[in-house]
Amino acid sequence: MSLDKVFEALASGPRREILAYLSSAELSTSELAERFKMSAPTISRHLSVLENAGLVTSARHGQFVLYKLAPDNLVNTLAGFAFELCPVGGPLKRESRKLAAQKKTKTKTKTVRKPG
Amino acid sequence: MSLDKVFEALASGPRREILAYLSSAELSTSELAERFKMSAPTISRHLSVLENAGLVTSARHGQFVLYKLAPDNLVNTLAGFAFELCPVGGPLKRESRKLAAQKKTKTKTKTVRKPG
DNA sequence: TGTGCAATTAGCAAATTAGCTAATGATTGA
DNA sequence: TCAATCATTAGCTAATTTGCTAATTGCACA
Repeated sequence: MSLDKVFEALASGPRREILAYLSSAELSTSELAERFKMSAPTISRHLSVLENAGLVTSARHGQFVLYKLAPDNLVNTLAGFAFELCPVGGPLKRESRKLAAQKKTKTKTKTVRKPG
Repeated sequence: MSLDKVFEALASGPRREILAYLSSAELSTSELAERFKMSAPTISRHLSVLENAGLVTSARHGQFVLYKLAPDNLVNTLAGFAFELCPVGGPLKRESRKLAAQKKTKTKTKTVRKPG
């Protein structure tokens, strides 16, 4: 459920593709392996990364382990992240504009310059 | 602007931290390097990854290069991705429920079994 | 025009990741 | 219980990433 794990999980193309498959149906490891041209162990590893990040859940049904999307975690995490960076209403927070204004002050005596 | 580049860029903790800094002010490479305990070249590389993904933009001001967030690209990409996986109203699309129902059919003659 | 600082590029070592095959659980059904 | 099948773990190699320092490029200004 950590941001780190979620973004690490989403950084892989095959893993995002797995999520896409799981968005329309619950599937087992081997069913996913068929759809990809990858070995079952490889898929299994990807699934464990996704599960560890809280993006999918699994349930054993007899011989099979069915994986399905955990859509709430996905959406909440991404939305939370985006909101932290850009709270509604635009790119910059109020405070930031103040900071941006401050940057315009120049020092003359120091040799070290600052941008602005 | 590709999904691949965006998620690769977001996969790094330091890069997400850079985005957080840029969400409240435009900053130069060296200003960012101060805030992190990292060398300027390292920050510069992170910034180029972020810029290449379309998440930040840069503008040279004299000696300095100021970086700032490209919030639209960030939000649109994440929202688009999330929406593709979970269109409004719940985890599964209509079609998916049909598929899930289909899975319940069993074959008797084949030795290969299917989950469900 | 030459010196100094900001930024980037080049080149390197350590760590991580992604794929594979082989081996080891887990579960069903004869 | 044995054989078959699904899933996962172990162990390996190739490729990528991340940090660094050193070298190079771009600008400002004395």
